[in-house]
Amino acid sequence: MERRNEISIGTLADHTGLAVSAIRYYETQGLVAPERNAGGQRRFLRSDIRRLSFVMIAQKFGFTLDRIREVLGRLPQSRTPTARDWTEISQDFRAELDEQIQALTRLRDKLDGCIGCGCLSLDRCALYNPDDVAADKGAGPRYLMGDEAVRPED
Amino acid sequence: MERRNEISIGTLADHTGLAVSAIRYYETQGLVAPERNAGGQRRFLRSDIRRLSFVMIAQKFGFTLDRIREVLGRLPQSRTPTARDWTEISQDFRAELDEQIQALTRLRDKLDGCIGCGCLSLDRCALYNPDDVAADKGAGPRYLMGDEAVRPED
DNA sequence: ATAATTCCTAAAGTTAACTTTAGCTCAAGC
DNA sequence: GCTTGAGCTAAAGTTAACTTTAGGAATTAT
Repeated sequence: MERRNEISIGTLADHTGLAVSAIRYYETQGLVAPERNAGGQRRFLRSDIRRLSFVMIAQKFGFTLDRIREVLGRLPQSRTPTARDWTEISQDFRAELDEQIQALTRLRDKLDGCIGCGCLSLDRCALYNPDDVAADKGAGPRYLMGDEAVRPED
Repeated sequence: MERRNEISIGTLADHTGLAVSAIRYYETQGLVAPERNAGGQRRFLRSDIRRLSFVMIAQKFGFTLDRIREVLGRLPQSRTPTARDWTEISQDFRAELDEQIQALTRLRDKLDGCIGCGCLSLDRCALYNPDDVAADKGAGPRYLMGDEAVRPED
């Protein structure tokens, strides 16, 4: 087996640790765009190994596939991405990560003054404010507490 | 309308900002356990307002309902939880949060040395190690990259 | 040349955390 | 005392991120 630049979905799966079905799914989500050979089978580029590795890492940080697709969109389409290209998008990525960590940290600090004191008083509750932490991963609307206070004796 | 200790699901919804359907769902998940009146309608305690507020805050931090149920299990069942009870479980909670933040921070630092440099070399990649960040929220097994290296020219 | 792999598509299933719908029953107001 | 607003249950629908299944077709190995 020589080292061609075109690899099959199975080979890509072996190299990334992803399931074949997951790679097909990623294609439907626009995260990779393989060509097809005469027989209709997918042919990926070796550089897709790195591309999917990036996807996996980004997921590990909690990014959604939609968001990852956006970030990958910043890579040049006309040529195979270079190490420098990857460095650049990784930096944007890192900036978002830093924000996320900070938001989580701010929220934790609020916890100390709010649940931490046992009051859970929603009037003056710092947690009432539905700010930060875009961790809106579930479906449907998500409030954080209403506008009525819990009295101390509750 | 006097201030009874038993409240309806609608009142609880108003006080917490949750949808009535969400509260019913939380009951199926064992997060609240209301009694029933003669007509079969749910009767909650006022202290359930705080209980569900806690659930909402915990969710904002990314905890799953399963995990939250476990944490709530540490509250005394024999009596209405006091402010002190809430403080105590909030502290355990905060400890877990601190860990989460640290895991995320460690992962971010590894990113600098790995994707950051554009290498994405899986042999020596710090991100290869499937440690930390139990952000395993999806279904099915989730690896982080296989055991084959991406050559620099890829 | 044939058997064993690998790949393909389309559709349905899975989990979490809910919402929506349908068809009824209770409770509250006038 | 009846209308209307709450509540109830059971079942089906929703989103994300995949997996599983079914039934073929293309490759690869022997």
